[in-house]
Amino acid sequence: MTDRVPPLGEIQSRSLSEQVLDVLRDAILDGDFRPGQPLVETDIAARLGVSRAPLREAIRILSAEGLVESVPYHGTTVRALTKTDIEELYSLRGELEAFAIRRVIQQDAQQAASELREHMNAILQAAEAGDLHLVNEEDRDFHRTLIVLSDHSLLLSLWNVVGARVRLVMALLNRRNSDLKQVAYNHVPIIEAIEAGDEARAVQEIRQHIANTGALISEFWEVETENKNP
Amino acid sequence: MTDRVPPLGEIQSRSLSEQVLDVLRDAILDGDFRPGQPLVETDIAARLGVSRAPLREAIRILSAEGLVESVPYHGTTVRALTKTDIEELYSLRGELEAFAIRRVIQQDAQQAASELREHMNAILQAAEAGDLHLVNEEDRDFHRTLIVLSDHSLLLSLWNVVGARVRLVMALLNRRNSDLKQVAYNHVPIIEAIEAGDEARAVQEIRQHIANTGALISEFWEVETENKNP
DNA sequence: CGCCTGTCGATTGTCGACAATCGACCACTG
DNA sequence: CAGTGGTCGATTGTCGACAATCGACAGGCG
Repeated sequence: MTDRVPPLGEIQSRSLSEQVLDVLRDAILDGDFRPGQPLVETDIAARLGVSRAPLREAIRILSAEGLVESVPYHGTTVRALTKTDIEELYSLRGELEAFAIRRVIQQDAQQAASELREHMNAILQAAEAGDLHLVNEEDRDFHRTLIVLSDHSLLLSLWNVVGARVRLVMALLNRRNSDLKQVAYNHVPIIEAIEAGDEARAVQEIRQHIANTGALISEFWEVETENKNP
Repeated sequence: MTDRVPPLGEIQSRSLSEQVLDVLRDAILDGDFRPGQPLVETDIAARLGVSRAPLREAIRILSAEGLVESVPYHGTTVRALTKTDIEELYSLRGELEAFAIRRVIQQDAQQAASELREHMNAILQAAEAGDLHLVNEEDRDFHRTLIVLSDHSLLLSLWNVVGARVRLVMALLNRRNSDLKQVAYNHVPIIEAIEAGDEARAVQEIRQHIANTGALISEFWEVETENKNP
């Protein structure tokens, strides 16, 4: 979005650790590892064709992000989310996004609204194509954009943790039976409130939106986890 | 506080990485490393008497916590906080604590109030002894207790990041010229609002409290950093 | 038969050595 | 003298091997 100086294709000077980190995180967030499943270092390192050193560093970061849990000398497992975790996740998410939306309105509400509207259209487009995976991705983009627009780097870094966990939830739970287009339309009141510069209403709308989503997921969570953890 | 089963002195079964992590974090948070100062792995590993492997893992975690910044092949430095960082830190902190206080009131306001009052007395006691360092520590304890009482594990884990950064600020800035006892008394309205079960007032008080602290620190920040980064 | 104890295999934790990368410095060239 | 190219030292990144620790299982003792 902002103009950057070097238009040259960036070369990958990233360390192996970082590449491993991204691969591992995506694997977890795409559900390639089931919750509770142990991550055996030797095994994964061999499969990735790297040594255990960069792998371990990646695991430490994932642990700090809360995606996996490590017990000394006992191993690392993918974090299994309980219903309480879901409730905590969405309650806190509501607070963070409400905070973000207040800042957004106090700064440049009009431009933010138009940018968010673009993202909403992207969700709608994905919904019309019936692409559930893409809908989820664009949905994440919408909310992440809201955070970015709030221009608060610390908030953004916390969001990276919260957002990753949201994505983990989504990976484990396909909202198969919901009307995809409705997912897109649900964002409209939020955008309108921002456009109107109505802080109170925007906060209320986003809180409502997050609470609804959380309640919906929380409802399905038990039956889902029951089926998978017998 | 809660009764634990094994009264036997716990043996340190913690891995070297974790010990190194704690030592390093304390060193940074106590100001033993100045902001911007490079952390040379070979040097620190030698000084701690450990290999670079556990040290690097510790550094990765500190990096994820935002206390240090790592650039591939170029090194790790202690994060230097700008005035913007301070403002972001305290604005977000206000949100998190406001969220916590609402939950606390909705749960067991009376017990929370009494527990917080104990912490306030601890601050007061430290203030009367003129122990600035202890005042800071007890102050941290007060706010951390508020978070813990909110019974929200995700919030607590985010707080560990935010709280660490607050501590980092405190380490770099001695509030020498402030009335220590006043620091303690500033917490009284918060406790009273909790005791009264008045959610709105409690939220307002905590927001005020954090905003005041943030403004005070933000004010001093420029002159402090000017003196130290010529 | 029940419980304690010692051993075993698997996995993680740690180490020292080697390779890759970067910035600084300096000689060289036009 | 400005700019370029190469070399060097320092630091980080990665690797393979070894040590420490844990849970499970089997054997002995009451």
